[in-house]
Formats: sequence, structure tokens, C-alpha cells
Amino acid sequence: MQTKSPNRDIALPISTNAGSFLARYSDRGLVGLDFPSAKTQRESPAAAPDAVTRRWHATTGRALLDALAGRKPRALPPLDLSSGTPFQREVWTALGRIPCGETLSYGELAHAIGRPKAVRAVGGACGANPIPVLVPCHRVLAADGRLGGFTAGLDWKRRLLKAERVTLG
DNA sequence: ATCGTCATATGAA
DNA sequence: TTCATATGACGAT
Repeated sequence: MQTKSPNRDIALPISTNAGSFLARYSDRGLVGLDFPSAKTQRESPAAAPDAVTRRWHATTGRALLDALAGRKPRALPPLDLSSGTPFQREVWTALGRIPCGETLSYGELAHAIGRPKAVRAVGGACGANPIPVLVPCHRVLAADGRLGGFTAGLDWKRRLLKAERVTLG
């Protein structure tokens, strides 16, 4: 029995020196983070978010600014990963365990979750990550040192890695 | 170095 | 079931 909760979906901006990100909240926590774009700049913030959401958002904002500066966030807001399949959530959870400044290959990540052959599926799950930056999908590279892909554009991936002083072969 | 091809897991239509 | 993947390994240029 699911409580028929109102299923909040509140979007709030976070301004950074790279533009305005957009954080989305459900009633369980942060559900999405969008990179700056024409769309996110346009979207008008929710009028009066409740106190809990405001508190989460403050944490998200600090975490994002830290992450963009290449520092490990002190705290993250609750992450609502319920939109993902069980497999995707396993991948996303494993992503959160990659320390700042380190990288894995898609194959290594597949091993880490006990499915050494699910390399392509891991790539797919990374691409479906709804909370980039804070769920560090950018720390996953191809096995030969290439960048691999990044839904928001490889420039962002390079930038995030550079902030963490990851040197690319 | 680059390219084509195949194997394999997962998810969406 | 068919199609698409943010891969990886391998062999032929």
C-alpha cells in the first residue's frame, strides 16, 4: 500500500559560475539535476517550496558548488533514485563509491557490481543517471583511457575531471 | 593507428 | 521480439 502522497515535483535553480543548474525534488529527495541550458534558464522556480525541500536544496547547492570545484561534498541531500530499475540503482550506488579524483572503466564498474559481462548495460545505466555530478558518472572512462560518452556533452565530462585533477592519458 | 565485427547485458518500444 | 547502447576484445588493414 502506497500512500497516495502528492508526489511533489519541485524544480529549483542553483546558480554557479557555469550557469544555472536545475535541481528537481520529489517528496523523497533529490530526483534530478539538469545542466544549465536554455531550458533550465527559462524555467521559473517553484513559488514557495516547503521547509524540508528548502533544506535539501541548501545542501544540494553546497554539494554542487563543491563538486564543480573538485572538492568532495561534505553532505548530500537524500537522493531519490526510485525512478531507476534495480540494475540501474546498483550502478548508481556503485558510482557513489568512486572516490573523488579516481576513475574506473565501464568494465571495472561492471565487475564491482558482480556482473562482469554487463559492460554495455553499465554504460547505459550511466547515461540514464538522473543526478549527474553528484552521482559521479563522469568518473567512468573507457578501458583504453578514452573518455567514453557523456549525455550532457564531453566538454562537461572533461571539465569535471579536470576539476578533480584527473589526468587523461 | 583506425576500422569492422562480434559477444553480451539491459531496457524501451 | 527487435532495436539501440556512454564497452571491450580481436583481427585485418
